[in-house]
Amino acid sequence: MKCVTPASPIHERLRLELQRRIVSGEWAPGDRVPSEASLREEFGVSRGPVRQALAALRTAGLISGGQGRQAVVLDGAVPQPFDAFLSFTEWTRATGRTPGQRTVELARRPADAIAAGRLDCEPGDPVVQVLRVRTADGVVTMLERATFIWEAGRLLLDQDLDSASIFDTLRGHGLHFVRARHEIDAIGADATDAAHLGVPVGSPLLRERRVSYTPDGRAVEAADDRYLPGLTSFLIENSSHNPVPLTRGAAS
Amino acid sequence: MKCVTPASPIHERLRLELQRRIVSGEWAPGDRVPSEASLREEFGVSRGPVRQALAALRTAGLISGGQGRQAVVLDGAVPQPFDAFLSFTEWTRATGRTPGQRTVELARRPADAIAAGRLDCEPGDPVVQVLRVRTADGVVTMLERATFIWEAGRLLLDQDLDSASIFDTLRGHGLHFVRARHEIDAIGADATDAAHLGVPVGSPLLRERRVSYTPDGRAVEAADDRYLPGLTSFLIENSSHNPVPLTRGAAS
DNA sequence: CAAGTGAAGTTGTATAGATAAGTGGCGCCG
DNA sequence: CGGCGCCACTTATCTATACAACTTCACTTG
Repeated sequence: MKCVTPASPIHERLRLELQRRIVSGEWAPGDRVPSEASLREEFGVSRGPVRQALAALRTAGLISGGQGRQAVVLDGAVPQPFDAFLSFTEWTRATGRTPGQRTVELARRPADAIAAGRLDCEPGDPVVQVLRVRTADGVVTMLERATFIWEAGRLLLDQDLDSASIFDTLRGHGLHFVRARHEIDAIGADATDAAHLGVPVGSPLLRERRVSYTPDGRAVEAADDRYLPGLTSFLIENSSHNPVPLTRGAAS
Repeated sequence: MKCVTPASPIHERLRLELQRRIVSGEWAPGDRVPSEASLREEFGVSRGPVRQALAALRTAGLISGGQGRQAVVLDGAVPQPFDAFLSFTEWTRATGRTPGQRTVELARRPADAIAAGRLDCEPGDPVVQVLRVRTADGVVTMLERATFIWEAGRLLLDQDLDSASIFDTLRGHGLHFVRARHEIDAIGADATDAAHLGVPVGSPLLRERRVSYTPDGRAVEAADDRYLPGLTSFLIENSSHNPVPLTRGAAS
């Protein structure tokens, strides 16, 4: 009899098991994580996968560690899966709330220079733009401006975007995302933001601009999401040992 | 004859060499990275270090890759060292600008409940608070509110903060930071922000709240930095393959 | 000419063993 | 009783090998 997820490699299953023990409280913050040798023996695997699993937990900020120093459980935030960063729907569900949406606009139009640059296509190429108000538990949270290349966007034109998740739709057509680049800054609300988010023009919004890529490196979606302040924030763990691809730069 | 940095392990030196080839343009975006076997032969090392170096470049967003698919150079942003995220001075210099500062306030006072919670100490414990306006090439960029536990803050009381970097000072006393937690959101300027940044009350600011930790896990600095919009943004690379400790959550 | 096949190349994963380097604790000695 | 040094334990790094899974491309075949 086969397991339900026979494809997942050993180190991944190991990481999930250890993560479960941490978030379930079985291993409390401050406890010492068993040594690599113990884990090797307990799970009957080689040292490689054990180290991979521990390294993943360390970059996630769940445990500490260092040469000669046994790892200790930290009181970090629970890590979110990659999908939770691409899809408002996934994120809202992952945090135990109910996502909602109201589509303001869904249009096919030629790409302007900015969108073309971000999506790595030619200005004038057809793209699909979506403007949606997103809610969590009925509370207006964010205004989403998303631009898709034609190959992906055309799949959305005949969809009821008020009831389906865009990412579920694209996934159903075999379009997966494996990489994304996020740029976060603050901006004053413009007339459109103000009208749909119910705030005065110029009031502060948290902006996340994102470009999502498929496995073969093509940019498929460029988003400009604007969050109402006080409801949402971004959390990043950082360490000299396991650097994360985080950059503070000049605004573009 | 010994190399200047004989301590750095092979995979690290390998990563730096490959990174140099990428940022120098020797390998242009779109080029295919040599296969692991080629690199193994060229540098005369085993496959392990090669894979570690490539993995580091992948999490930094410099190259792509996947099972069976040869890696390709991406047009990513140059990664910043860990220190550039703790010190405005380091960051400004790393981006080729000249840092400046004007200290508004430097005071010892008892910790309030919020600071105590973030620094993991008792309310009423003495802490040192610094309020500084930071400039880059003479342009007002950010208002920095930093709170230090007494052990670190007392080292700053007799310093001329307008000329020295706080982190250089602390480093000189053996206080190193190896881990930090950043929370990023947007907020309207309060009266203090408005006065020192030269904007109206309520205008949008990008806020970064940060707690920095020493190797033994003690919180030493809690900062609340507020950036003028349009000058600064945060960039994060994200992939399903190499997840980063990034969380989108409810604002605290 | 299009579609399917298969081989070669490449990356992902796992195992085993060896050495280096750092931590922590224990006991010895002053 | 305090300080110092030694030693067991743990983690970091590197090597070598093997197999699995995937991509790509040339080639065959209908």
